[in-house]
Amino acid sequence: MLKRRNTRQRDQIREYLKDRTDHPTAEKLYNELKVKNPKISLGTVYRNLMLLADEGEIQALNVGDAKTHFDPNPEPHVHFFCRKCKCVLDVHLENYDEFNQLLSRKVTGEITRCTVNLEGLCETCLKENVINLKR
Amino acid sequence: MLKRRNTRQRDQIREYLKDRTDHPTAEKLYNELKVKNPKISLGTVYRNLMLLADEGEIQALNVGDAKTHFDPNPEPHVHFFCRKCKCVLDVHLENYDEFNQLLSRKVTGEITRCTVNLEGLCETCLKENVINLKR
DNA sequence: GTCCCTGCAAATCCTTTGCACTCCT
DNA sequence: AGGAGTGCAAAGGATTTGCAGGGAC
Repeated sequence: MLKRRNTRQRDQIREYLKDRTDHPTAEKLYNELKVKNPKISLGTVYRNLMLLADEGEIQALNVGDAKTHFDPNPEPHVHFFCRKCKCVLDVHLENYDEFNQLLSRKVTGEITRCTVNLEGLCETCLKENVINLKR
Repeated sequence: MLKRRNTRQRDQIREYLKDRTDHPTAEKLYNELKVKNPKISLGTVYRNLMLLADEGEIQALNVGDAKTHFDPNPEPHVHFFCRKCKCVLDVHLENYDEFNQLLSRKVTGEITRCTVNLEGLCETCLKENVINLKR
């Protein structure tokens, strides 16, 4: 069994991701971390984000663009991806568990994870589109 | 406006994907197509699959491995991805539309697409695991 | 004949990895 | 001291793209 150590880099990554709702990619986080710690490397950011995700402290998301996004909230919930501005939003569904159980009954096998992703235009981009149409 | 032409390659891709339930990747399809048509190129396969998906004739899936899988059935439905054997299975949920409408009410914005992915062990792999445990 | 589509190979993008060195414990 | 973790750069895998020639209409 592997014995984990605390490192400054890992703590910084935790700290920078904590309380965020913008679901940054590894690269975005890396660029931000570089400001405080110019020596930090992209490989380290990837390694730690994956490690934290594997241990269930955070979650890794595939929303539909090619990149992996990271969410400090490890609880399963729905995500919305905007086709235009590429933002990723949380959607909290009170009956998520119910839905999962409904699904489970349809599958012979073992479900470890259920991912629901919505795609479209976020409120902001939708408004902009309407404004552009009016012009 | 672009005027599409019918090509032998596009027709072969349609033909090879039709009626399949194994959700092949571009590369898998390419290897199969090469048998009949050794000159076909991977780029062409990618271009045509993406084109067919953009036009809504088929659908492109992100199931959780890094690759894009293709489904000849363009109708939205649930997919199950097996962690062990990497197979992708269809799950047909009769109340899928209901679920979608439930979700829509939670989102301010416009939903173009709703994707539900399950991940775990398929029936076959689950059985194998049990057998291995018994030994 | 036009110009969309192909084959080919190189390029690109995101992510992972090997290695020597660092620094927690 | 031991070995997990880091920085760096190179490798890797999937997908896209530029371009010259080919074929559908």
